[in-house]
Amino acid sequence: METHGQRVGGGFPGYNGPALPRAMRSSRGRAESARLQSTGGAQSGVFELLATVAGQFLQDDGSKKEDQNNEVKLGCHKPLDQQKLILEMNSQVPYTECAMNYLVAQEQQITVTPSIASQVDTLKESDSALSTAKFDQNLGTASVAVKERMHVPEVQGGGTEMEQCSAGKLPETEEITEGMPMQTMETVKLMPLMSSKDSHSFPLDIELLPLIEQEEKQLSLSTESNELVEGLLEDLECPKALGKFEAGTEPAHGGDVTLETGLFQVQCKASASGEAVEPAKPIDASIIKTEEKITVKVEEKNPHLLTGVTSFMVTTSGLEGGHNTRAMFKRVKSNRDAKFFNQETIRHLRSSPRLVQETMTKRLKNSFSKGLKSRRAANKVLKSSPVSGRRRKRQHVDMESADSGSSGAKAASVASSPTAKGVSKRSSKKSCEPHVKLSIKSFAVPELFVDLPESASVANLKRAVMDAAMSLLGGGLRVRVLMQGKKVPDEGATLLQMGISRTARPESLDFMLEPSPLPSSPSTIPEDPLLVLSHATNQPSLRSGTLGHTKGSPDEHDNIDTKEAGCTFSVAPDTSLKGFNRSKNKSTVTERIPRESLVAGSGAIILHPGMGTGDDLTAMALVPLRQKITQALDIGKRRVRRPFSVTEVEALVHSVEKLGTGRWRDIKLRSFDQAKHRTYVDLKDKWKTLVHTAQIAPHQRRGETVPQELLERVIRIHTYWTAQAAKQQAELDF
DNA sequence: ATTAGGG
DNA sequence: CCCTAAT
Repeated sequence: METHGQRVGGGFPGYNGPALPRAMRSSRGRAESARLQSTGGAQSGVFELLATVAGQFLQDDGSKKEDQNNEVKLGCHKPLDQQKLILEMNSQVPYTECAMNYLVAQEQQITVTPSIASQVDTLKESDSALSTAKFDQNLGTASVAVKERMHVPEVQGGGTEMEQCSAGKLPETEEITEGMPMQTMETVKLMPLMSSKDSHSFPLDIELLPLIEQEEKQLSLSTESNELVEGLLEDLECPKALGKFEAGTEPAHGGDVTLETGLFQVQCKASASGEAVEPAKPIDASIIKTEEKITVKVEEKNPHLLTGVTSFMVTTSGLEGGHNTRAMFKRVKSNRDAKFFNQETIRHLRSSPRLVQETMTKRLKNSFSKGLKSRRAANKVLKSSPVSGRRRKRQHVDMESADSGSSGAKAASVASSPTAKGVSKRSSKKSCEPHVKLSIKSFAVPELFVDLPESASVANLKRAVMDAAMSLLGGGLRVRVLMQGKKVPDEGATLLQMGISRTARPESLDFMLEPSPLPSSPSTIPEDPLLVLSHATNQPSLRSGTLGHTKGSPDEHDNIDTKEAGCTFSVAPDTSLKGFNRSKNKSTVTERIPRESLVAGSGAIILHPGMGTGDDLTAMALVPLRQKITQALDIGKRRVRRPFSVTEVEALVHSVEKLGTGRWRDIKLRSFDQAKHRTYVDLKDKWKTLVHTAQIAPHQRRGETVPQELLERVIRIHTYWTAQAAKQQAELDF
């Protein structure tokens, strides 16, 4: 392994051999790092800048590059109309990242006009290609589309420019990059770029639905009450379907509701005109006319796919002497058989319609004040119906019911943290201490702003919301606990003291996700009681959530302090928890997950999918995480797939050509230093697949087709370095 | 933290 | 892409 520096010329056409000797493991990072350093540390950011520049070239009317302090604008031009959108991003997520999604999806020309635009006009046209390349580097898959539309000459020299740039050889850009505040903002906002007089903003109901595996899930709803269905549909935001029911004078009978799931499926309805802007999906809900009993039956067409979807809002009008009550029902967990909202629940609701209504109203109002609401945010906890034995792992117990007797019995912790197993044993034996069990089906989404011209399509809107949401998530979140809609005064109070265990009604308790404060102010924020629950614990688990009921006599409620109280949060489990149980080695996961976005400091907690005892246990436990939220979010979750763009492949090929295989880390630094989502392992893997791709028949290739020319190059390079490695091996053997 | 491979 | 073993 100490063999290096051999000349590798003539390996392939036009290649003169690597300029750098194979770095020894010991010297890793020196040579290149040094070079990078020499550029004055401004290196990081070059890409961003270039992205910017690239944008300049794209701009139709490069006339508008007014500075907007700390504001990054992304303009999106569509051939036909003036579909311009400005994406103001203030998040820790590199704006390019955010922009990427948007752009990629839009598949259209992009324009990036950063605040420092005025400083960027130094690049000349000749740099356009380079810029493009850079841009691509940052935007990943967006590149292709961009490039194509731009008609920009291909990057020549196989990415040499990129390397140079990476090495900090673009003086013009260095200074500019400095101090660019692009990686630390907080809000996402979409607003019309062009002064659109006509683009009035109107309230929109936007709902973010947690999606499962990109697949399309379906829910079949049936109810005995037309009103219920009506409400359901309404809440499911299926305008068309709703209208359908409204129109009918006589009891409607049947209809379909298709819920799309995926990462986030945004469904919306313009409330201004009351007209649906998005065609409703076909509905497959049938209204079963029975008695006046309000029973909602929820069946799943694809049980195994729908484990996660769980709550609906049901409007029950006409009940209780004219009361128009709105209540939320939580779907009983099992997904096998048809679910019924037990009569008990219904009765309960009926008995306290006012309460429900009140709560709902408050929530809605609150949401509206923020400009956008997430209906699913508000949730109710229902008493778990006597579900048949087995998998009641995740039963949700109504808090009220808790004090009405059967507390101890059901006390069986629902914990699900990695170590829950061991602990559960302990707890099961003794602790009879009343536990507070909550079911958080969803969190209220922090404020998001989405403004766009009327000309924008619904797809655009969805995209925008998506971006806003993602950006927000990337910026880090923290949990806020609200009681009666108000922030809990003393976060150190115990659940008992707060009355969360008995007195409080489920609906009086709210959880909300809010943007994380600046990473710099860790201790500034008082910790939420819940956060405290599992603080000072980096050790995976043992303390988080439900565990830790070490002691405890039924009446020893005093012990329910922030430290010991076992609190389980059953978060709507994602159907596909495929990856969840994998991360046994958290450190590994951590290591491998590049900090695409740093997150706020202490206090930040996240919901962590716990590992159950192997059953359908999918509850999540609160776990402290003072590092990266993304990391947290990623735990156990597979990273989003991000296909390599041709440009990226080019860059990779070029680097491998020069450095050979086996030096992925250097390759990463060389050509993907700014692509935070590409780890050296990714590059290595990509090369592997590239080689494979190049060896199979063209018709067997999938995805974005890599130019044959490139693939041939891959083969040559691969062959070359393989031989080279063999030689070395031979030398050693000798 | 990296590298190399299998899955 | 993920997961691991071995460096």
